[in-house]
Amino acid sequence: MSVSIKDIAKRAGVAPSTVSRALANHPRISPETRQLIQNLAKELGYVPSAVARSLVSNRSTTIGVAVNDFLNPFYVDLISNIEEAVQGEDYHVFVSSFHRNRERELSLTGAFFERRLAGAIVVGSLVDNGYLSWPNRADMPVVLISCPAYPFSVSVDNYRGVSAAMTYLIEAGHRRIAFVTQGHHTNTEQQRLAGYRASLAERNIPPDETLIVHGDGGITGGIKAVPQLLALPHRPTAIFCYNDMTAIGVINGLQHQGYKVPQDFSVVGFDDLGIAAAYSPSLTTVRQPTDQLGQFAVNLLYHLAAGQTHIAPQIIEPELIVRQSTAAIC
Amino acid sequence: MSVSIKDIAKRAGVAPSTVSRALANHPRISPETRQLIQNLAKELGYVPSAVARSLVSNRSTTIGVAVNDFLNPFYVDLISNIEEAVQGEDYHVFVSSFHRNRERELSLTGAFFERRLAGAIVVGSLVDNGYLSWPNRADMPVVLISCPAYPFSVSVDNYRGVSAAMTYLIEAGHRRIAFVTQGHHTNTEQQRLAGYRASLAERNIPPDETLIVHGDGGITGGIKAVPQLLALPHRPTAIFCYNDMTAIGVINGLQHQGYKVPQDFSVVGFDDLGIAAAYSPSLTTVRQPTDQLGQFAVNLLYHLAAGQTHIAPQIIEPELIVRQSTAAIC
DNA sequence: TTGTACGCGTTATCAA
DNA sequence: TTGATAACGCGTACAA
Repeated sequence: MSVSIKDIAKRAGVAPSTVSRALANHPRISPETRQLIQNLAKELGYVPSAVARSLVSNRSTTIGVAVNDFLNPFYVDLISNIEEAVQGEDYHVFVSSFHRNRERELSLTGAFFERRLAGAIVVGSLVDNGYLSWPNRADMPVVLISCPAYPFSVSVDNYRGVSAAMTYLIEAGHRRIAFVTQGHHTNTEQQRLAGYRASLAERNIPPDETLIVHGDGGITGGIKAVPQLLALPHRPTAIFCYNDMTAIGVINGLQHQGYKVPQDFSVVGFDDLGIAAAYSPSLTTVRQPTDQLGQFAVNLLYHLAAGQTHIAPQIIEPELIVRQSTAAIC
Repeated sequence: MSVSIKDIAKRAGVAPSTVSRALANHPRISPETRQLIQNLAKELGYVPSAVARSLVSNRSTTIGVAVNDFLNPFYVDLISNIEEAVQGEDYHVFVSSFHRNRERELSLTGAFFERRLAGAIVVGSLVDNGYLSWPNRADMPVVLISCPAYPFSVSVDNYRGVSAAMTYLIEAGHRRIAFVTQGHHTNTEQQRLAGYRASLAERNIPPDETLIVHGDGGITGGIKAVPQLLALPHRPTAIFCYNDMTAIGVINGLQHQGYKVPQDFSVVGFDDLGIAAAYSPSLTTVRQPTDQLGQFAVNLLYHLAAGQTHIAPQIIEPELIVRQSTAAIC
């Protein structure tokens, strides 16, 4: 049992409430007793109990972040940006992963609520609108990132992001464009695939389902996609990847086989992670502004915690960044 | 204010304590009232308050993990393994990062203690033995990973890991072996550098400080190290990298310049992340068993929480995994 | 089998 | 300026 306000009170010969005020720098307290008590607190190594404080005030200074998966650097980037957005507001951010599992996501956000956290931010939710039918969802605000159907959410316009990249590739002369997926049937993946298919249709390019191969959202999936693409009777000239890590895997696989990017194949990523600019060749990619996503999500949470209800989903426009992993067809 | 045990009691016309017992599946309760109350609880969407429970029982079911940095996949791997080790013990793991900042590490573990968590696991601590002089450290066990000087810690023997890799390279005929660092002067980096230098000395290979170049612990740092190494008057034939991500960057930089690995340069990593086996070429690396590290750290925490004090730092032996990124000198 | 009473550490209100 | 008291939600010892 650690040092409490009562222990200090006894040592100082005052009432517990006096100690509380002295430590809170309350105005109505004499300078001497304040000094005495603050010294005593330091001496005894007193650390206030956020548990007790939470119970009486019915408020928490902890924001819970539930993340689909720690292995996706995009999510990890987002976490850092959420932490930065919260910095200085004397809130703390606690993160946990639900490992791409809907049950575990519910168990995790349930754990957040049991602990009466100030709110939850879920990145890559599988529950999605399911949160709307939570028994007492009014009690803890839940904000989603990358789930545009949910009313309290912040997302990137995946459809338009993919369209921008596809338009660019098609105008550069590419007609056979492969798509390496993430392999999980998320909301986000569906939107990106929809953008891919629509872009081809708009330009009257006949779709070819063999050009859609499955990755795993990581470098490994990209590497493994390469032999599949090379084995096709009609090879693609450009490869659109679900995200940057997949693109890095694809480029590595191609380079290892002796092919050159972008001379032999154009490769496009999604996210614009820090590595995208540094990689050789640097990646053409669709930028998702994780700083804005994080900042907006935190703001949304604050607004909800303050009782606002008329809030519309926020959609952020992604931006195509053209670098050296793509080239025009000669 | 969410639904409490009292709300249920009023609705059911019983005392709060009866509700408490009914929900805890206490033996001394009539089946009818139990059913009545459990139904009512579900209907009202009752979720017990871990805050109140924590306060009265003076126990917590939350383990805090403070991690140096989310960008290092090795740490992230570790987090997953800690989570797995805790699974089923009805504890929850909350993670937060201190961004390579000693002050923020102290603030974070302080926040853990304020919230009276069951214990803390710090990965890549910068405070290290500083925890021994915490005012009331007896109240919350703190376990460190990768800080072998601290009594309650689990680490890999970095020195021997590097030695194994160096011995292998030297026996394969390499004499000019570069070292790409992480760039932060951590305990771990010092040990690995010491192993590097000692291995050269043992074989009477004259050290050359120009072969030690700085990375950043990530892919980017590896890529940037390549031009520095290629610019040397006496180029290395092998490149030892602080970790796998650095090695991936180095290989990418070399491949992009038209060099082949391992024909032109041998490259060794450290960690044995999942990517190491999948990358092209697959990485020769020093394996750190994150599953064991996580499991042991959690066990250590349990032992400390149970009051044990006679505990020695645990050192795990790393293992050299030879794959295709290294070759003998002809 | 159920109800009453109390305590956990803190803050807020009211009285002194 | 300080002290006493109640309250937050839950668990438990004891009484009924």
